[in-house]
Amino acid sequence: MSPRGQAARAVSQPAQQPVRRPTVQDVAREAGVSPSTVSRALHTRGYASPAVRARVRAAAERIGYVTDHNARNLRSRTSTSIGVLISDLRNPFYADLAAGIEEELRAAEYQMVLVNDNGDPAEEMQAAETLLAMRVPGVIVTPVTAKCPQVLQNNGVHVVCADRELGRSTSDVVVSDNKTGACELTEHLIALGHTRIGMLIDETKWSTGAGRLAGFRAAHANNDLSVDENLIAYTSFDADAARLSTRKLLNKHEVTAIISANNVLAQGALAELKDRRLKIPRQISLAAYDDVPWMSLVQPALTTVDQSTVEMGRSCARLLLARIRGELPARRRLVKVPARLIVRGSTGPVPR
Amino acid sequence: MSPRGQAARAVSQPAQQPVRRPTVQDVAREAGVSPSTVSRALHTRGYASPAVRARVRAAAERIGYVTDHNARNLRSRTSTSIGVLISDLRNPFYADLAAGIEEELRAAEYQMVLVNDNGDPAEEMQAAETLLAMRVPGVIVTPVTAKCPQVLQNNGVHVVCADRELGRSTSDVVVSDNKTGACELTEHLIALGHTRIGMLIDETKWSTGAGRLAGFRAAHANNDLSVDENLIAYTSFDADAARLSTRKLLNKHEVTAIISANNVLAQGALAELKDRRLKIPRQISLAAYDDVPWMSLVQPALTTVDQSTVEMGRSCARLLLARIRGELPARRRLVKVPARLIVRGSTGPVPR
DNA sequence: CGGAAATGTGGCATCGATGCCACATTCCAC
DNA sequence: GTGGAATGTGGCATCGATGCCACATTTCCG
Repeated sequence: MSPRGQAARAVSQPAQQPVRRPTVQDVAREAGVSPSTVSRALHTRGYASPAVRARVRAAAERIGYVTDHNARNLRSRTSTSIGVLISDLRNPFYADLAAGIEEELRAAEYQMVLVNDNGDPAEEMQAAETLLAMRVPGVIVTPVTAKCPQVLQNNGVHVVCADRELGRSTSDVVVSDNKTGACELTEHLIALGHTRIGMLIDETKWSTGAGRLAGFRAAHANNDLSVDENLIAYTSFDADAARLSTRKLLNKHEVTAIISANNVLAQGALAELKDRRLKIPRQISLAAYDDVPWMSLVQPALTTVDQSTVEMGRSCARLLLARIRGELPARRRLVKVPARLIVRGSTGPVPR
Repeated sequence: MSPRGQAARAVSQPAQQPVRRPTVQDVAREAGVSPSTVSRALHTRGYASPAVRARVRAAAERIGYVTDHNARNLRSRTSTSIGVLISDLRNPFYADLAAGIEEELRAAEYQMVLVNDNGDPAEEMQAAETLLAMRVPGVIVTPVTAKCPQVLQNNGVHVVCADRELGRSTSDVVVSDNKTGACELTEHLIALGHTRIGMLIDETKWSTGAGRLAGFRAAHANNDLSVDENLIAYTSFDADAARLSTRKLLNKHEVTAIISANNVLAQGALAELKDRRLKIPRQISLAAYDDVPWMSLVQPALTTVDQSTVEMGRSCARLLLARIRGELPARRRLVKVPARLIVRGSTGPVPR
């Protein structure tokens, strides 16, 4: 980029001072060709001799030309902005997801428009409308309601759902292999002799929670154990609620191990265990689905399932871009990102 | 938003199937007025009778009209997309910053285009160029080099620097009150009797590190202590490096307390202390600037300075929007976000 | 060496919304 | 009842890049 307007201007140009930027016209004049040729030489593929191309490039560089995406998008009915609609950037899960998406988009010269919907259906729909207005060719969303992906698709926007599926969706989706991951995690505990394992889970309507719960059950089945339904604690997506649920599991149900279905619930569970000064893992084992950094910093470090969140984000972006480029067959694609069990110090043999 | 095209379409419309969206023309026809009137009725303020306005609104709603931002931006030479340029979304500091920014922007009906530059000058410049191409009216950046804000400003884009200042910048800036915060933190340790306090710091060229170091020195001066320069460990922005620096401080310099200048360095320091099985705070105290969630989950919880990162983000956004709206006087504004000392269990009296 | 095919470039209309101005009404005061 | 100000609406050009087609030039082959 060549610096235009050498002298640094005042902080605030008097409101909307022009700062006229060069256009293709200017470049054309500078290079002695027509605007059409400039356009082709700089962007569109083909149709320009190397000599002209070089000359145009040089001219553009010289006068500091930068393409106007608005004009380009309007005329060519395309855009390189991708909408990313997530619940909460402050949760490391979503942050990692967004980071992976952004990385991949940037590499492909796309931009990420990030919107937090705070898990609220109304805000989600509002965001969808904004993205529609921006004419983005695609959106990656961790959906709150099925309506959002639906509306986007009905308006010709490609959609990839991340982390979860809602009902009978027709969009592509990238999820963690929840069932397998949760099953491995549960079997790890069973192998240590645990038979009374509490499961903290916040929702089971979304595929995410349902998958993890299914894995929990499958592990029991695989080992000829029946699941005591009382040990499945349905709680809300909130550390404090998880703490209360943990308390109940400990008081009433004599669990020897606890699994939390995500990183937020794990905080609550851990807080309760620490509060009671229970020795982990000597007196009780704790494990979590969704490895986030703090889990390896606490003492003992938590046994977790790493769902490769960043890779999941990359995967969403790759899938969406392929869809936009029309490289994919029509039928919807479901990508399962493998989950990996990481055994750390928080799980141990069942106390006798 | 009224759902257009009721039936769910196939996942992938055959490449670029039209999906023609209604335009002002369509709304105009539907409402029996002219396109100009539609435009005024829906967006521009003034000049439309309540009756017409209502009629147009209804018509737009009925046919599912959504303004095309590209066309609007092109014509009116404005945009509601704001560029946000940060180093690393996976670091909770930046994630919180971005969350605060997004929240405030969304409330003002602006969108956030988020780009990670990985702390790399080249990527930062590339991102700046992209944002220029998008014709964003403003950018919030945690700058890597001074060139980036400079180039943006020269092209008429308003800039707010977040978290740090580089050299003689002419842009608005929002920073933590580093000096005061670090001073309070240091004085807290001094009050506990510590005189050999190690300071882990990764850079001092940016205002951030310089401010924190200044606070560290000020605290000593306020208490008539001289600073042993050997206790200032200049390390790189990396947990492992911080760990090595911590090791050196412990081996060679008999520190009784360690302050780390940010959340990343704190991880390294903590790892080293745990590895040596040092009792915190009985044998050594540890404290950090920049409170992030894991710091209250570890045992003992870390004494920190909370720099209100989310609020810092909000503040950046508010400042930028005010600038864009021309509500601010010309001279550059510097906002210092107060820092708050949070005493937890990791700091205690100096061992005798 | 002529004509067809290939290649490269320019002209012009266009994407969709809006700024600006002109003009048709309505309203009021004298 | 008439002039002139308000008020509300429509017409038209325009933002900047690009798609498409026409045409000029070169290349190639029989």
